[in-house]
Amino acid sequence: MYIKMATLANGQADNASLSTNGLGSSPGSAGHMNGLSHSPGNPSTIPMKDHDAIKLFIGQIPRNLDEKDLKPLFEEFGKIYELTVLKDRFTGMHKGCAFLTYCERESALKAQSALHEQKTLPGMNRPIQVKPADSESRGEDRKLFVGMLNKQQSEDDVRRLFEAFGNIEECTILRGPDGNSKGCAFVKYSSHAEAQAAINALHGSQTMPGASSSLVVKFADTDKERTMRRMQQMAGQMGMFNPMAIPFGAYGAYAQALMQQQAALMASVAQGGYLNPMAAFAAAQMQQMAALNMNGLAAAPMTPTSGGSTPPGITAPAVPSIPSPIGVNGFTGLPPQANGQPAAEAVFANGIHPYPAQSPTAADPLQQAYAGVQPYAGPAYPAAYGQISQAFPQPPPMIPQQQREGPEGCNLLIYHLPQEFGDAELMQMFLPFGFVSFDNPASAQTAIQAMNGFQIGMKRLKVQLKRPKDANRPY
DNA sequence: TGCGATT
Repeated sequence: MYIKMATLANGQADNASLSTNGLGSSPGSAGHMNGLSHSPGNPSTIPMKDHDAIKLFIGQIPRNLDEKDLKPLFEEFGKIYELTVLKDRFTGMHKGCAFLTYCERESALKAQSALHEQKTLPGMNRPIQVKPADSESRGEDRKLFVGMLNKQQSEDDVRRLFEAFGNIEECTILRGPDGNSKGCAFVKYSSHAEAQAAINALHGSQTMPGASSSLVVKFADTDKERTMRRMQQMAGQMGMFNPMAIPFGAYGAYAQALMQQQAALMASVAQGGYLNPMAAFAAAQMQQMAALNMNGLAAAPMTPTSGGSTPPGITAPAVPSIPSPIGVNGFTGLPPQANGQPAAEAVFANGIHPYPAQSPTAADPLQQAYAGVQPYAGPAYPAAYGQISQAFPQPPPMIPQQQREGPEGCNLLIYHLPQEFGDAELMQMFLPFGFVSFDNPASAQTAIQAMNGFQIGMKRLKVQLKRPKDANRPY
C-alpha cells in the first residue's frame, strides 16, 4: 500500500507513471488455457494455424453451451485452433459469445458464409453471428453510429438508407434484452471514405417518424471513448465518484489525483478480497481509465465556463460535482458532527511538510477557528488497513468512535468552503487523500496541491497545513 | 441523445 501511495505521489508530478503499470492491452494474448483444442501431451499434435488465420467472433450463443458443445458445430468447417467462450472476468458468467480461430483461414471464411445469420441456436431469438472479431479488422474508422432511428426500422431498412454510399460490411440495429430496437445502429463500410460520404449525405438530413430529432450519423466510438463511456455508466450506477464530471482542463490535478488514488486504493482492497465483483470491476475500469487519461484523451481543453464544445460522452457541468462515497473500505458512514459550518474547517490528513498556501485571495485570518468536526481515521486505521493489502484478515475498521486531531503537521485547514458544505461533502472530497489509509507525507502534499485553489462555484478553496498549536496563538 | 454480447 505504501508503495502504491508513493507511486501516486510521483504520479502527481509525473503523468507518465501510470503508463508503466502493465495496463496496456495485449492483443492476441488470450491464453490457450481456456482454449479447447490443444491436445495435451504429444507436442507433435499441437495444432499450428495459418499466419493469416482469422479470429472469429461468435455471437448469439445460448448460455448453456460451452466449448465442448460448440465444437461439433464448428468443426465441420475445418480444424479448430482455439475456441473460447467469453466469460465475465469476475463472475465467470457465460457472456453468450465466443472467439473461434481455425487453423486455416479458409475454414473461417467457410464457417462465416455458412453460419453467419444463417441459423438460430435453440433458445435464441436472433441468428448466430459469425464474423471476424473486431481485433482483426481495426475498422473503427469506417464504422458509423446511427442514432435517432425509428424503433420499427429493421436492419434492411437501414441498409437501404446507407447502401448508396458504399459497400456495407455490417449493419446491426442495437437492441435491448427484449429484442426491441434502441433506435440506433452500427453501419460498417469497407472504407473510411464511404463512411464519410454517408455522414455528409445523411447526418441531420431527415427526421424519422417518432424520433425526437433528426437522424444522427457519426463515426462510432473508439475503444477509448467506449471505455470512458462504460466507466461513466458504471460510476453512475454505483453512485460513485464520477471522474468525468470534472473537466480535466480546469481541475486536472484533482481529477488525476483522485483517479490514481482511487484506482490504487480499490485495486489493493480488491487483492485483499473484500470487494464485491462490481467494485472489483470498477477498480479495473478505474485503472484503465486513469491510464487513458494519462495518455491525454480527456485532456481536451474545456472548462465549465469556457463554452467550449464537449467531447462525446463527456459531460461538463457548470459546477463540478462533488464526489460521492466510494462505497468500499467499509466507509459507509460519517463521523458525528457539530453543525453550522464555519468558513474554514480543520481537516486531518496525514502529511508532513509545512506548505505555504498560495491562494491569491488568502487574506482570511486564521482566527476562523479550527472549529470543526474532523473526520479522522485514528492511528489504528492505517495499521489495520495495512493488513488488508497483504493478506486480508478482517474487514477494515469502521468510522472512528471519536473525533481526534491528527499528529502535528498532519492537519489541513480548508478555507472558503461553500455554506452548504457539510462534513459529508468535505469528507467525500478529501477522503481519497488521507482519511482512509494513507499515512505518508506525500498524501498531505497531494491533497494540498490538488485542492488548493480548487474552484467550487464562485469560490476557490484555500488548503494549507494547519499550524502547530503553539504557533497559532500569536497573542 | 440511443454506442454491441468483443479476449
